[in-house]
Amino acid sequence: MKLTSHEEYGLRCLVQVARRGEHGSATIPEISQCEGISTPYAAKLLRVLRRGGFVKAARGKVGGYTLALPPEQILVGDALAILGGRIYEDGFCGRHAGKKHDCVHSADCSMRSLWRNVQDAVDRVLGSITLHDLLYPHETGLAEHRFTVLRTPARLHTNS
Amino acid sequence: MKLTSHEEYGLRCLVQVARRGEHGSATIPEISQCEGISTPYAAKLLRVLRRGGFVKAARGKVGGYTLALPPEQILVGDALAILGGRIYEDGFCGRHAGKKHDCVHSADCSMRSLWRNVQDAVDRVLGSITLHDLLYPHETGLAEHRFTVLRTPARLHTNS
DNA sequence: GCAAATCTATACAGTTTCGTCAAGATTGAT
DNA sequence: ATCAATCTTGACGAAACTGTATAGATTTGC
Repeated sequence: MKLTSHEEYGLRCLVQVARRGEHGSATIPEISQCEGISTPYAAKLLRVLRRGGFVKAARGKVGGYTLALPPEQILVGDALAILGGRIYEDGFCGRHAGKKHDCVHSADCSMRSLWRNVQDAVDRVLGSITLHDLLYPHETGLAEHRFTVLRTPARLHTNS
Repeated sequence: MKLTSHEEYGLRCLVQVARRGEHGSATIPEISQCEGISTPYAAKLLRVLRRGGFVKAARGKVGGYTLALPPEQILVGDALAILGGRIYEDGFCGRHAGKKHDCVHSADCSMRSLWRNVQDAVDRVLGSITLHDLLYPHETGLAEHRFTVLRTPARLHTNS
């Protein structure tokens, strides 16, 4: 279970837009230079973020990218889902049935429960962190010990 | 953030060894047929599990695979780490520095805190589930709502 | 209108992962 | 000894992912 490059660098590009675009807009050359990646690569990642509704683009001589929402309203988990997908999502079982038509464990699948619980744990973390938290980790406590106490979710996935 | 095929099918093979090898040993043809994957693929995954110390192999006419430990002593998280790596591990920052020699965020990196917190959340789930839990989900509560209450960890990673 | 700066889009090669193949090594039964 | 069943290993092609290249479209300012 590793992070994809899209997730890591895509999120970094989003942070750069938030930082550098606070009073204006951030351009692809600026962002790519700040993160040490090529301009076409930054452009590709920003396109994904734009189509996901996280940034807005302006063309032309004074163009660039700005956030589509205030950083407090952008959940890191939402951006990551666009950039790299989710661990457990609809159709999961159909993609792991081997060569058989139906998943071998379909009737009573402990795997499914496992992955859903993992996904829930990740969601509890990533669903509580906003882009603002990444920008100002010391104010929000991200750098210290934010997740020592997790709220009890209303309902956890079961096997049904 | 998706599961790799090694993680999904590798863990399934481990479950098959536990199930079918309870009173004897499980062979590659048996395992591959049960999971609907090819025998060479099952063999490759079982090799990874063997080198990770989770199963033992016996050659010869009555050979096959058995668990190297009782299922209660095999943590699902340990097997998955061998099969597919971890989200956050040593050297993480060096692999995401773009073209620059040092990571741009090295001094005070909110990304690092983020990924470590995600990894911790996953570890709390996967570090509390054993192979026995996957085999008997109803006895152990995996199928219902095992993770509604998470213990508070002794210490969470900080940025230092 | 024109040029410069910007974003947009598709196509391309390099690398990694996925899954298979084929040949070899070991063991037990006859 | 021989055979059959088993695991072991390295190599291989196909698919997906990474990152780049190239050409095009849009806007601003002169």
